Amino acid sequence: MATNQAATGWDLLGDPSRRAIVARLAERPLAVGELAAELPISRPAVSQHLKVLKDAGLVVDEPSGTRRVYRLDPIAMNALRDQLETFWTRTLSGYQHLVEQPSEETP
Amino acid sequence: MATNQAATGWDLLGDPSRRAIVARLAERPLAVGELAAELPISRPAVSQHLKVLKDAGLVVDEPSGTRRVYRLDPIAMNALRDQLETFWTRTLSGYQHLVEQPSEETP
DNA sequence: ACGAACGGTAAGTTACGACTTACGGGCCTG
DNA sequence: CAGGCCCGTAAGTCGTAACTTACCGTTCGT
Repeated sequence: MATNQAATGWDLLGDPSRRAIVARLAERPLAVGELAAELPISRPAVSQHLKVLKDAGLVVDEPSGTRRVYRLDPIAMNALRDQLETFWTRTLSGYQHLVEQPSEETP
Repeated sequence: MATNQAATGWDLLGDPSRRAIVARLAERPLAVGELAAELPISRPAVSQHLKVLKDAGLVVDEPSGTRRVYRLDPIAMNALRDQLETFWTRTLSGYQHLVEQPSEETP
């Protein structure tokens, strides 16, 4: 189980710092220190966020000398997107029939 | 400003109880007590969540006798959906070019 | 008009996540 | 091999969101 989906996706992206990290990694792979340099939080904080994302399978890391380069996992990203999309499709399909009806009861 | 977007959408739907409320309201308009009956939280808790959703403009309330019926606002829902979608389009467009490239290092 | 149903709000508690500092362990370079 | 980056983890602090109980106003029924 590479993608341990203990967190509900909303929890993963609910944190602004985590969204910022994902956004940075979307542009290009980065090392922990590089990420921390671009963000208003300390390096250990970045490490902790990366751990969460890694446990969720959203990112993969690869040692490069003394550094550790993180990059997004496209498959996991799409999976997460689908997961959140499911909520919307379910919800919107639910209230679709309510939008149609103005205020008419047709028994 | 009906739709005060102080919360980032992620904050709004980040809470499971709030998502449950939205899901219920998507099926049909409900009163506070009815919502509380279907959820594992107390009625005041539901009221507080509804206040958050109302401040965000996601729901509208209408007094009906001694009760108060809440329903989703379609426009605000679509707006919120677009807001979250923006994150994805920006992110995915960002890492699109990374997916294409195999593993090319150009020092 | 009295009482009960219904719901909003205040006050207070609690759990948890995000962040910090401190420390220790690999991995290159001189 | 000694020293310096780079990073992960432990330990601890702190803020805050999500609850609860308690109370009060409003509305309908009899």
